[in-house]
Amino acid sequence: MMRTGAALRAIYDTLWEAYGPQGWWPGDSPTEIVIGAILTQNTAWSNVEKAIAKLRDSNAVSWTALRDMSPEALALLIQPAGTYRVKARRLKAFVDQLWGSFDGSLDRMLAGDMPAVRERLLSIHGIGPETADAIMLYAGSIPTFVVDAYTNRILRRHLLLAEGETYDTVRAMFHRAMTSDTAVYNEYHALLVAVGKQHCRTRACCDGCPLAAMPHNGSL
DNA sequence: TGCCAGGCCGGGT
DNA sequence: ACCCGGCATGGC
Repeated sequence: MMRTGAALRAIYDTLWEAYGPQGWWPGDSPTEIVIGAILTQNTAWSNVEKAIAKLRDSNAVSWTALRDMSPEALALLIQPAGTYRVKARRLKAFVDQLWGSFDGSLDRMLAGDMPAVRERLLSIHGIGPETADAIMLYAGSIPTFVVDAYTNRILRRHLLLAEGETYDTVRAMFHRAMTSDTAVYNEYHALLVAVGKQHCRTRACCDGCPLAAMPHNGSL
């Protein structure tokens, strides 16, 4: 019986062999990564791309531009991402905190001990555990594991997770299993999304799945 | 045609 | 402490 940590490391190795480096997060500046992290909440990435393109066209991918824009104007630009009024408020809440407490500097906001930075982000309205971890890892290169819907689905399917585990419990499993390494956490999350997108949406999810040879429950 | 996506919040038990 | 509805667009 393989221990959970060994199984998580085996999954990583298998996905790495199958897919190679993913080079996440898609987004070419920390600012854009933060924006994308909020816009992608419960939303297909293709829709987020459209919204970010509109922000780019309006020169709105900047902390000063976002600060100076009305929530209504911002909502209009990000409309393709869906739940746009909610997300406009959330982006505004982030920017308010950034300017109010950190002089508009993301580097300052993300400076300090990882748990302290995480609490800081979680205190912002609209930033939950996944968004906080994505911002820290992909915009701040802080080693924290990002758990998402695919992670839970895949781990449950491969019998490493019972139903109803909390976000922090799953995250802690990865922190125990893998050495604390930004590059590894980065790639692992991206690889889980890659395999999830390809194989967790159809009925015949085992067909060609790199993880098909590992212990799993086909009815999940 | 509906169902769902790289969540999170608020109100009700 | 859980459970559930709301948010909303574009793609299959």
